[in-house]
Amino acid sequence: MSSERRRPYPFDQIEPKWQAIWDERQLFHAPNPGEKGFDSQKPKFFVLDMFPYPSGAGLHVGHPEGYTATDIIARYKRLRGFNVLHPMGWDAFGLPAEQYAIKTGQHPAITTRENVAKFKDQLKRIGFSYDWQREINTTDPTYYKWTQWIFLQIYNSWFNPETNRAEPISTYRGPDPDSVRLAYVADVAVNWCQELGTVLANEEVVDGKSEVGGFPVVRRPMRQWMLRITAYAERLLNELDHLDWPEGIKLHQRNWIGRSEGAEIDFKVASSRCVPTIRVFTTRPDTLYGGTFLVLAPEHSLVDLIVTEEQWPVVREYRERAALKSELERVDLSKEKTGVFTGAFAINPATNAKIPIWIADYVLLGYGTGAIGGVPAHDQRDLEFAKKFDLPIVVVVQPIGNEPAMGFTGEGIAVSSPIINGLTSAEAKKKITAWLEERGLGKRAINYKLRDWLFSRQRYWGEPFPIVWQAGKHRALNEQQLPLVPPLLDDYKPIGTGEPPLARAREWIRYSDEAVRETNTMPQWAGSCWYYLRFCDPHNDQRFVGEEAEHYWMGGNKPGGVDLYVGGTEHAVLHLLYARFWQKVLFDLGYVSKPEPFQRLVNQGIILGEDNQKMSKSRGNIVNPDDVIDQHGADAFRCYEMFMGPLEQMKPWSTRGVEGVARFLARVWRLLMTESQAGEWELSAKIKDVDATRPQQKLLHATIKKVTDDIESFSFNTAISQMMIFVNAFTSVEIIPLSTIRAFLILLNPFAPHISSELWEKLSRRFAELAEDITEQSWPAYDERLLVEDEVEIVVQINGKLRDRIKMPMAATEEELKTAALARPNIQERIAGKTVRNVIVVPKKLINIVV
RNA sequence: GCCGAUGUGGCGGAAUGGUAGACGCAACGGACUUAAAAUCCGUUGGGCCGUAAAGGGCCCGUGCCGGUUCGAGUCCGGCCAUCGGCACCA
Repeated sequence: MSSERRRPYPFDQIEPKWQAIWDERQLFHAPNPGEKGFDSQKPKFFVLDMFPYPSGAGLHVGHPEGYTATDIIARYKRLRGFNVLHPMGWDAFGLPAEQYAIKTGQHPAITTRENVAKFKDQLKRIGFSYDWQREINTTDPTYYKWTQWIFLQIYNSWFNPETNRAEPISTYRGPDPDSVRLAYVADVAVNWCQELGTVLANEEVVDGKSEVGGFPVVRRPMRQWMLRITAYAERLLNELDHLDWPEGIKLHQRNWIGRSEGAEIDFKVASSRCVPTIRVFTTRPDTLYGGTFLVLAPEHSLVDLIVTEEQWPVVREYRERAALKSELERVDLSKEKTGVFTGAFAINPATNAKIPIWIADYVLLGYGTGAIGGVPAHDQRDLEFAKKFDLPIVVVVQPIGNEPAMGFTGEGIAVSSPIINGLTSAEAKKKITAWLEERGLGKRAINYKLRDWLFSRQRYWGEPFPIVWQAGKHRALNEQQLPLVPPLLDDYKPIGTGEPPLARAREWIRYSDEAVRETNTMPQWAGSCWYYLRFCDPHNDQRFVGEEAEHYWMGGNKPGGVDLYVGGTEHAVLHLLYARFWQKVLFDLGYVSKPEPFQRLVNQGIILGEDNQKMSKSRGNIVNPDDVIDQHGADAFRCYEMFMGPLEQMKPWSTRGVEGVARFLARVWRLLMTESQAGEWELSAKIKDVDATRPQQKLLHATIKKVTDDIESFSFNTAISQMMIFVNAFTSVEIIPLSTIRAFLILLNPFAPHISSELWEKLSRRFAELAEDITEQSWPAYDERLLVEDEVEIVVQINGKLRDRIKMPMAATEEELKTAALARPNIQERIAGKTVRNVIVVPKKLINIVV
């Protein structure tokens, strides 16, 4: 038996052939303005994939789903006469390469290089039309030089609340510029993971365990670099409105930013001279009369000053316990509320009542003012707390329905609140806030859930900070000292004390006799925050992106520069929020022309295994693209990925499904090719340079319309269906008109570029006037007039139920349709003896007789 | 708990408020073949009726219950289920 399985068409030969041709001719290279071959007459289209982390495992079938969609768009837009920027690169800093280095001592750069080569190879096999001249790698010093440079711009600026934008730090007039920089150092309670020897961002902690490895994570105060993303909260929120993103993702970002409007209210501390007031934030100032206690976060700085002598021991003990708790334990909802009394009292500014001040860990230091006014009657948490510790509960909001007022958290009517009695919650909020403002007791305030971005990592394989320390103060390197390259190490392990691995490089650290280098590195997000900009001008060594290139590729009249960005929902908040933040800083400082990076965002759904389960090694249901391509070819792989269903939807892989799509491509092949006695494929004699028949024209134009519309709306599955219908119809035809099949091949090209290129070439050998490559053609147009039918089938319904069909001329009037329908014997019979009450006529569609 | 998405044949999925199930898979039947594979042609939501045979006819059907409408998979209200995300944010 031959080990060579007979192939339905020779994809194994034509696919490598065309990939080599594309490479050689650099067909998909997009020249920049000013470069040779640049055509300024064409509009631009920037279509971007979320670039991958090149892991050792190689590509899985999920990656190429989005990549195929963007490749179809890219090829389609080129055929429609756009200058298309369609690049690919590597987000190559990251933990796996570093952990491999720790295990084997092999430098992560080597691992990275190998993995990148493997990924690139796999991508090339699928036939993507990337402009490989623009390939970038975040771990390349010529790339991260500019990541470090952007960090310096952030470090050297501050957010001016008056202008509502970032400005150079030199415009800051205050005493301590370090306190307002967009990049700053703070002692913060961080998520420390002993096992990984590093701190983690909140987003990297899942259920109190590290996202990578699942190791325990505890809170611990450490000196860290932070980026002041909170300064941009309002703009990050508002400027979402004009982006063409899925509503779900926008909502996700809005929730993450978490704007809430309310008031800050100052409570006088009774009998304390050193602490005049405690400020709390509330979204419900209208419930102030119901405030029967205050709660501070255990770490709140005023706690030390207000605790009474006799309460000190319990307070100290409670705080110690709270500090030891992991985030998981602290946030565990099922547990009961805890807290201790400080011994101190405050005065409720509305009631003038003396109310006790407690500390409890359900109040978070990082949100609002780290202190709350307890209104147990109208807040679930406060109610639990009050019940547990027997604190008074006062109802001050009356629900409008007949719900119980106790524990009612909705909006109602204010009661037992002299100043605002009888007002709705909304009115009451306004009035009480104004009342507080008049007396200097509080003011309107807005709070965000969004926290500043913890930007340092105790790792080796990341961008080193271009910062040195001298006499306890940090300062920036100057631009000429970039890139700052990390030193070679013998041992990549974290030191375990929280000191990063770079601390092992004694020589490297020593910057001068007095100054030492920062040893933290940047998180993996850093490189992906601006890579889309670098793609515009990847080889520029004077600037992170050339002005002209940035203006051209990021241009257009929308706020976002990238015309289409495709990737998974896992980046709904983090990457997409961070990139927007950097873009805005660069925009404010005048380095880029757009306030937003990505105008249109599309999320591809995940591909499940054949068993309808998430693909994973342990389930053994992973599908490797290489195997699929070996068996059925890259074109079949691409088309199947798109044929499975709507792009955004989650859907399971099916081996049978791939076979079906492969059969379709084989039918396309045999439509044009016949196999000779000798087993050679040659162009079919059925193809003739003749005019298409009327029905053939109709089908072709219907197909052009459907495929065009479906590509525009990302409905690739139905575009393929239509092409199948076309091919099915033409398989039984004796003579295939040349012009018809040419147009079809162009439609197919974005989906199945190899087979369509090959067949196009075969046609051009026979018919000399088709000398050019298929990629140089233009997208076919359709003629609406050809789609119009002369006769249509009209559905006849009685009371909305299908009862008959009649053929009628297109031009039939409503009257004619009505008469024809009522004349049908079938219909006559059914309406006999009944009164026709109404006849609804939808021209060209149906007639509904109501009896 | 809150937020979001999704529920259509044996399966993946199609359907501007107007013929539910396009296209593909699977299954079945046929052609070709010594045979198989491949290929080509046909049938295929469920139930029932009818006829010598064929064409045919009727009822039900898009998670469930209501509503709007001449007409609802599609719009509205209320449930249920599955999958994601967030989770003491005052």
